[in-house]
Amino acid sequence: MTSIYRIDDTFDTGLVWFRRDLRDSDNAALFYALKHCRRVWCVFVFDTTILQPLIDDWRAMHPGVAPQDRRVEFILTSLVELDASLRRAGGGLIVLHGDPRTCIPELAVQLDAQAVFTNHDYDPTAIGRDLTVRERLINAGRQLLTFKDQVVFEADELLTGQKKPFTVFTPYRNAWLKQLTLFDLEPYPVNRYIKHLATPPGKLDRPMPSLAALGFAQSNLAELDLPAGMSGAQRLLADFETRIDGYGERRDFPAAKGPSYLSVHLRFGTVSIRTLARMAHGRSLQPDGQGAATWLSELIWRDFYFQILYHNPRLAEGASFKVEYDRLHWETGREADEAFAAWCSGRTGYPLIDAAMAQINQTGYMHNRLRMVTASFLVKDLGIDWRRGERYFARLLNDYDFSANNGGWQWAASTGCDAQPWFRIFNPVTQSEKFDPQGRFIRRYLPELSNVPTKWIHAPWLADAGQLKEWGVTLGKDYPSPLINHAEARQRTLARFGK
DNA sequence: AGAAAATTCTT
DNA sequence: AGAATTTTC
Repeated sequence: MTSIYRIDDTFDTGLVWFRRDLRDSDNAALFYALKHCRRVWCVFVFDTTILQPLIDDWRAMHPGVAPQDRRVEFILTSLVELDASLRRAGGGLIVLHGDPRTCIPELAVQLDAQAVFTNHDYDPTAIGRDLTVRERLINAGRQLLTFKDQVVFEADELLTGQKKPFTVFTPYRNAWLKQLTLFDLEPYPVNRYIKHLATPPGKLDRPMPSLAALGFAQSNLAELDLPAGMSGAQRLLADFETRIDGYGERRDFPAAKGPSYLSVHLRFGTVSIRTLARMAHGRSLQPDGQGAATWLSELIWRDFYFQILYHNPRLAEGASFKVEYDRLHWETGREADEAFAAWCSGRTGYPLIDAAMAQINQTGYMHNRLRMVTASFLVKDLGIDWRRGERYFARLLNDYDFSANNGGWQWAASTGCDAQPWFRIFNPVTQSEKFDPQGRFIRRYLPELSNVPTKWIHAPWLADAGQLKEWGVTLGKDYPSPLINHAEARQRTLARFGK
């Protein structure tokens, strides 16, 4: 992943290709393009090779319903704002719909751009795509210049004393903090050369494609109070800054407003990692900086999983980090398929699990504590291959990123680096009592249980059936009976892993 | 004149 | 932080 830190050439015309960096401030590729080119154009491509599988997947699961994807809408809304902002600065965004492997080289030729500037994308399929684009640009006598932008430290920038990649988080975090300087978090001063922006030439200056033109119908994103774009990120950031001191105490309770809710913005680059890490690092050094330090650690986890994937590309092929666990026998067959379907749709009979699945299904977001609890339940209570859960989350999470999602699932499944040991199995009832003690989160997503007293809400099957009826619940009718017995499931898992 | 220290620059 | 440049003695 060679970054071009020093560009000797200057170019007449450059093209900035936006992907997961949908902002015009503190953007490495945009900065370097403006600095080294007399004239700079900007482009975003709605990638049909990404969108079509989303559409096909949706159709397979929801026959007869027009495809929806909150992320496509989030991107579209963010692009409208990016385009407007670029226009105010004398530029604008060319938006294409096609396969970037062909679109980008063609556009570079059409505009006679000598160089295309873009930021590194570490996603396994993106790496292949970028190789192809690079090759085709070179064949057309042009260059692809790529930069570090999404992370603070790239995979080859932080190694152990033995020059090996880190596989354990804590030493990685220590090395990360030791290596960090304020300069690493300085924003790229895009405005310094902003005059080099050029308005898209007439025939390319077309209106933004509609959601329908991309093949999608409106989702419920607009109802979700999830502001998109750079302004949305700033709004969430400003709000989180008032709460960050309490992050350490509040972050594990899904009913509380503890998290930043910025993950989706970090995913699409509507705010830079430097802005967030600079704030967190600065605050972590102040009195009461514990919350900020804890949140900074979460940002470091993100760098950590990016470098794990980079050094272990077989993860992209579905391999377990620890190869010995690829010999595990997961539950398969009709019963397992039904259990998986119950997990997906939140019908396991374990209220915290079902509320968490309702949250992801309804909003595309799931609280991080619950990502661990639901993953553990799928793998260690239902005995189902973690890859099925990984794929389900990939379809739904607004902030979906391969490396973090894979890292999280393998952590929960005990197959990953620095993972939960296999014999540690979350008890879904204990987790519920611990992290949703009042049952507030459960009641928010499972209104059918709203009248069940707190004492019974974590495990309603333990309550007397007559009493349950008074609270409006008949198990198996208003709310499912538990899909499995946790104690028995636990024994099966110990046997599965212990072999 | 020349080494060391201080300052600037990187984005 | 580390490199490059300027200032100091």
